Amino acid sequence: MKITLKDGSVKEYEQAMSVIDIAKDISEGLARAACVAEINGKTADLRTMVDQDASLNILTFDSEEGKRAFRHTASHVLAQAVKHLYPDAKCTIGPSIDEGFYYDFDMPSLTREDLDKIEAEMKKIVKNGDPITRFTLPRAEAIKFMEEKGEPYKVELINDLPEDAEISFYEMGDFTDLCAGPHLMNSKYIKYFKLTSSSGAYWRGNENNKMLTRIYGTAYTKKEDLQARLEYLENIRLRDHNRLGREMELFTTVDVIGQGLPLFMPKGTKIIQKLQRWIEDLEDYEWGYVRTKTPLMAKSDLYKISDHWGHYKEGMFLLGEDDEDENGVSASGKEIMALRPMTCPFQYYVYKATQHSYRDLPYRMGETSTLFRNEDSGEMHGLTRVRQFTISEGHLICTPEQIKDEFKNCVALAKYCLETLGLEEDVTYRMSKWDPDKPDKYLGSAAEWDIVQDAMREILNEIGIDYTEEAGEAAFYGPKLDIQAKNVYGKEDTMITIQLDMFLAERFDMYYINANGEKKRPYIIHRTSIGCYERTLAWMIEKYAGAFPTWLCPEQVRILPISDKFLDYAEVVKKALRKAGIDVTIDTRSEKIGYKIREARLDKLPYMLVVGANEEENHTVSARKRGEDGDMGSMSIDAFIAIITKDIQSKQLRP
RNA sequence: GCCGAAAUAGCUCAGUUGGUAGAGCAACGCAUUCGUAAUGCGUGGGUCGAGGGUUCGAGUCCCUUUUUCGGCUCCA
Repeated sequence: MKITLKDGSVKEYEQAMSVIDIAKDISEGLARAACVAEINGKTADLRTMVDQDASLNILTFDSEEGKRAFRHTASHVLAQAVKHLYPDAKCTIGPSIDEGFYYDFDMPSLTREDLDKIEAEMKKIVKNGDPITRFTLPRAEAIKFMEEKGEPYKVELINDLPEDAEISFYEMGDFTDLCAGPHLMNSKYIKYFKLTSSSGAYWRGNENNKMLTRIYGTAYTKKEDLQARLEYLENIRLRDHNRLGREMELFTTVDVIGQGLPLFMPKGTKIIQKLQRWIEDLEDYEWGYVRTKTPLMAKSDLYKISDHWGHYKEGMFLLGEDDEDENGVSASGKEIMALRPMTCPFQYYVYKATQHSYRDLPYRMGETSTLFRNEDSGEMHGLTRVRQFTISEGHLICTPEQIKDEFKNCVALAKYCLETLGLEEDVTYRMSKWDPDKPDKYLGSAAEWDIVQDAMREILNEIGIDYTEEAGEAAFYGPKLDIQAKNVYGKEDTMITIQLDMFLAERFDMYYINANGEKKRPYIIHRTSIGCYERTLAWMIEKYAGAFPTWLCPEQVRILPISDKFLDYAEVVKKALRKAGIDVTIDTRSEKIGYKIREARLDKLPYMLVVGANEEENHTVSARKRGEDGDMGSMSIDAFIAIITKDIQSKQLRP
């Protein structure tokens, strides 16, 4: 039998030799090979293979399958160690994840010291190096087997498997776990690992179930890889917007103001102001939007029409008593108000306030809109999950014929915004569909959802973007195109959303007059161009580690006088720059020039201007820009203004 | 909301078995007036997140609460 290895080399074995022995031979030879193989293009565990004529590709740990098997085995070692130290702990599930693994146990919560002890026990197990073997049992016997072992969660898992299924188990030393595999052939390869944290997690991800104890770990085949990972985790802390944004004095939070209510400090406010001015002008002058400004709150009646009252009441901040009767009147007689969680119905009434002919459509409304959402207390995070935020919100009222082009334009505008900020390379596109198993969470019928989802799919395919489809992520009134980004820790957030809505026009009785003079229902697109400013700022901080493109910097230039003697000339330079609309400051401290430059660089300023005797005499500045080799030499004030103005106007990403 | 961790000077952090609260940076003052990544000396600054309890005595132990962080769930 010939076996082709992944590196292309061919090994020959006697026909009688067992697959396990062959695999052992190969994996020992490769030293780091996982016991996962690809047979005729299909991934399989070596121990399950009987086809002696096939050509095998042994996957090394460099492959995704190999990594998964490796980390999955690490999670079994973790479970084995936990059972050694805490015999009463009940095992549940323990998959591999990106860069690591976790295992959920029904056991009391753990401290860092406990994790260290478990880690030590895992090291012992690895050193012992037990071989891992696989066996299967018929379902009924498998259940009995796990009952005898006192693992109720495993029994529950087996019960959910088909009745005729052969249930596979993996045994290593004194530990046997229900598992589909695949695994390594021996635990001895799990040399470099670290338990990173523990936390709570609901059994089967359902908040009504018991809270289990989850242990997270990371594992690598090479010591350098583990070290690199741990260093990486330490380094991204420095990019984390929640840390860097506070350090750079962009925003802060205050206990007595409350959770999810960040305060923007002057520098953060300046950045948001620049973003906002850009977006408003872009939408109005280049993309045909009209601007609205609508109330931040409304009577509950409004939300009853949109049915936010039915679908989203938990997420709203209510003003007044909330012991209202069926008329929305509280016991104290006060009318119930709510802070708005979205702008939709407000802009609909702007549309409805005048009559619209088909000639007026599409009617594109934009608003820089502050919204309030009562997120659960454990959800808040920095600037990415807050209770009050401001979004470049907008609604496009169109005829059915216009919907396709308008939707495409919305995507084009969003892409243009991302591109300008240098963020386009980091996003993924997700088509968010309804959940057909939970129709009561949504307006409309399955047939209607099929129509509108098909329409969106067609548009997306015509645009030609790569996207995934995900059920259960839609808005209650329609499907969404969500543009997703990951933060430095790999956690995903929606940055931009563009939604098709075929229900709310009906509920709000919106219409336009067609060419025959008849009233017709419009379609509505809900959309944002740059998303909410808080999240965008957070994303920019992490993307650029605080070194923003010049046009967004709250301080674009700092003038550094060589000594106090040149403060007057520094003022002259400053005035000239301010006249050109540039955000400029002077470092007036009587410090040495080296010190001032050091500080300006640490502050990640795009430009510095050193001024001393030479500059004052010749009416010049000695310019320096951010980055390696930043010395731009001496030039006239006007020459510098020309350079920075071009930088700002073209919105270039680096000075 | 749930599980866990944390909160000490403006910032980053130290503070032993409970016994008078510390460092670096920053700020301020004085001297220095300097040419491209840290000039020197000095001074001020903390109800140890808040409230309650145990104790002769609490930053330290216990309870409650607020906020922050890591997860879970949620995310129109």
